[in-house]
Amino acid sequence: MTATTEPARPRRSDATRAAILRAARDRFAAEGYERATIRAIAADARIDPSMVMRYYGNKEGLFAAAAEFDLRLPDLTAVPPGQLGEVLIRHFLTRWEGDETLAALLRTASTNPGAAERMRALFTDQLTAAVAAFGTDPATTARRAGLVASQTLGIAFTRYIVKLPPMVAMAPEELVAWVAPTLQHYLTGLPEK
Amino acid sequence: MTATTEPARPRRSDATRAAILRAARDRFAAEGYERATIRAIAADARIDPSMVMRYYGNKEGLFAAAAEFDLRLPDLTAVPPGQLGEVLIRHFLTRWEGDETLAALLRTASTNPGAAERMRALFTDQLTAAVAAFGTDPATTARRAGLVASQTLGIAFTRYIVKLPPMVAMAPEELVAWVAPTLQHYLTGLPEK
DNA sequence: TGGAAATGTCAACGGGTGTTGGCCTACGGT
DNA sequence: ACCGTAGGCCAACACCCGTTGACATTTCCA
Repeated sequence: MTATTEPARPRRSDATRAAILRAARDRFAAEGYERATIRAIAADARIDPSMVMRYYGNKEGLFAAAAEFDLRLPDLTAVPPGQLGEVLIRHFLTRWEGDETLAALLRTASTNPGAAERMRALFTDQLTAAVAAFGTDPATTARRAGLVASQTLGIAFTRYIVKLPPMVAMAPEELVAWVAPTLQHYLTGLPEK
Repeated sequence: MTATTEPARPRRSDATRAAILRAARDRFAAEGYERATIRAIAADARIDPSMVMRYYGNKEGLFAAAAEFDLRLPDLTAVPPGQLGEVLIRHFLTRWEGDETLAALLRTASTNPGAAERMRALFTDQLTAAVAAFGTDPATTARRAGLVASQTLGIAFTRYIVKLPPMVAMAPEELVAWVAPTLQHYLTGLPEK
């Protein structure tokens, strides 16, 4: 036993672990939880399926490791209040363009209860915390965070999963221009009527 | 042969067909395409799995029949231009509260290419047509329709699939009050900058 | 009333899945 | 130089799936 928190002495199998994880993310993102088979993932990683079990226990464990995701929200208190929407949508777009983990999570959350729970936690905890940080009425923060989630996840769903042609075609900056006012409204506005 | 377009002389098996379809919609909506097994659907409908094959060919055929869905968009030209957003979001909410077909389609579109294609057609054709009907600049209609789809599908996804607590908790009218301006902006507004 | 067509049941098939345990190999500390 | 052990492969098990074809039953027209 080295220390209570291991200083990550590199194991010889770390390369294999990483290969498995990369292949798993690819497959989960492209095909969803049920269609992505352990056998296919193992083949992509050029190892035996039993290795996956050894290192990640079972398929759920593998997914849990592969779908680790952090929104990495910036500190919103440092942003001019009038630019919150723009900063947020731009952050989201750059955050998950080129990282397919979100796609994997999204695809799987549709059918897998565990992934849905994780998705809920992601947005409930991280987003709500970020929204609460710049002090609107605490009674409305949860709802504001939910609305922001609905618009951003809707964009992710239509752009990366369903691939609605106009949503795929739009340049990130155009998307920002359209969506920023929406998020701004959800964050700092009041409902109509 | 009766006529080229059959006047729907009721067959004795129509009850069975309907039972299968109802069970299929329930299962597809609750579990998605891959987890919903023909065996389980047949058990729900209290018939033999082979009946499903006889009446719908195969699993894809069954899904195609069960996921028949129409947005039933109202004629937007008859709506005061300032209330377009409100009318639209209210229509969507009432349209699919209590009809789980959309949930089935949504869950399945995440993993099944055919369902994704159907989803694309649904919003590309029907929504775009409705948006085009009241004549904004034709060059932007597709994008406007896409943005409306992103917000409405985002609401459906967070409220009915992932079940984000704040999105589930909100009353329909509160949702309308928040989202109507967003859709209004996408339909008749201009992008910032 | 006869018999063809429609409706339904039963048992099985071929294939793919997650998962397991045994065995071989090659590294690395002593 | 040795040998424990971590890393890796192979074959198999048990299960569940979609799908099929043969057979029983009911319906209904001529």
